[in-house]
Amino acid sequence: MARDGDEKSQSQTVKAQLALRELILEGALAPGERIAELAMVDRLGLSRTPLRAALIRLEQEGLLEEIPSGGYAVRAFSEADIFDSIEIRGTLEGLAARFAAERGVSTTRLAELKECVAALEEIVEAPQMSAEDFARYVPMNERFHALLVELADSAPLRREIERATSLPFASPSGFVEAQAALPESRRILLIAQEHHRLVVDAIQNREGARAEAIMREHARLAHRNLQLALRSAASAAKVPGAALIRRRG
Amino acid sequence: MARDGDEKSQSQTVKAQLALRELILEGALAPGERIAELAMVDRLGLSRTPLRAALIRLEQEGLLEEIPSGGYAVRAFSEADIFDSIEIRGTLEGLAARFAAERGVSTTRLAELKECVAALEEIVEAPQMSAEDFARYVPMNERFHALLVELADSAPLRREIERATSLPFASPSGFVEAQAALPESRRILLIAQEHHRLVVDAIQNREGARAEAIMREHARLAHRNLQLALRSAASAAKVPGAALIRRRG
DNA sequence: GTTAGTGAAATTGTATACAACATGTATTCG
DNA sequence: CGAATACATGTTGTATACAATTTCACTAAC
Repeated sequence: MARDGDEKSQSQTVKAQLALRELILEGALAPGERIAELAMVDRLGLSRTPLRAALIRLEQEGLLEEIPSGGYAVRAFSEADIFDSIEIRGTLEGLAARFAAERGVSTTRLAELKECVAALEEIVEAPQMSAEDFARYVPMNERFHALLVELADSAPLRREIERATSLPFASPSGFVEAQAALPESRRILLIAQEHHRLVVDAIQNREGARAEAIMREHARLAHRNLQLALRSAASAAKVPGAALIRRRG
Repeated sequence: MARDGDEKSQSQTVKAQLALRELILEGALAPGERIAELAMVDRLGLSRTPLRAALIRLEQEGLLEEIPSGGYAVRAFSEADIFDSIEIRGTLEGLAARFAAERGVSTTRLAELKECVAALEEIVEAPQMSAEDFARYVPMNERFHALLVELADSAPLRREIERATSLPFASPSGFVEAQAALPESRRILLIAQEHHRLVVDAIQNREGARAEAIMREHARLAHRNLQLALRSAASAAKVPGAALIRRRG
């Protein structure tokens, strides 16, 4: 997902991890079902050792669960799980915004964030957003969130947020794709952009509590998207990892 | 740490993980230095495969870092890292308390929590606390925090908090041992106990914001303990994982 | 004296063989 | 006909062998 670059010459373990994650998110593996190592080895064309390393990492990441009798299975997520994961992300991003505001940020890094907001503004202000506009929006939105985490200047917090956003539907852009299919999409994006602007303002003015509250509310837009997307089969299909969501859990 | 039980007949991987963690926390391995697998294999009496599985898990846990050229090294933590880790824990426990308050808890589970608070009260109200009192306090305090997380009734949040508290100095009882050596210890414990009582009250009255604020402030007691403990060599030695802390980072 | 280069040793990444365990099926006994 | 047991099969956990890479020391040249 958007993390390419070194396409070749990476270790077998990383290859296995990326390939497995993709298989899981696209729903090629049924939740709850054991992942047979030998079958997967044949499928991915590597040996058991790097595959097992990938399984361990994906379990820690939260995508897999250990089977008591041994081995791993794809984890299933209830709507409540996803709701809470979004709330956790918002809470941690709120903490990052508060840290940035309270501790102060250099003008150069704040300028970077402002540039990012300006770029988002330029995309969002179009009266009608095309599919390409959304394609430009997603990476820029991710950049905004990544910059915010950098501004907090906290290695432990960066780690936690990385982990919390590794679940695709908990990530800042998790529902943007699905959102594009919704009639409310434009309105939601405009509100999100307002949040982007306000949190920069709050950080600049060193208003920690305000910055925190804004980022929390910002994440809650994803709650709304979650509900809207899951109630329409067409947009639910566009949610990455939709196959892992079990209704009524 | 406090998680014994199946002493024998556990898998080699778990054995390796526990043994390695202990070695790291007691400072037997210098931070930044590569952990040679073959040497460790000899030391622990198992083969490389389960050892490597343990290394991967401990890296995900945050105790180790990957060396770019391969292998793992013990991670070093600055005082700022620990401060932030405590703040993260407080933020997540605050979220748990808010969830519990907002969503409501069954009277039986609330009663459990109240029992726990009563047991802590009984320990703390002694005019002079002995070493045995501290020994009774620590597990009961951990039980309080564990119950609180259960009351939130959120698997994702439980996972995040488990992870955030896996670093020993970020855990709720991380500094209690060191605290015992401090003259301020009793006063701090009384304040902590006030927090315990208040958060139960807030949860019972479904005051989410209040419950959250109290748990945040509760964790900040650890900030004070951190500063006090690190400034006195005697108590710093009692902080688990003290060897991983690098002054001036 | 310092630096670049070369070689050997050590170390990790990967593959595979083996053993222990779990699982599922077929058969036999009640 | 049903249930329990034994056996065969498949799967994971572990050990180890091998290959590729890194690291370190030693030497030589500037």
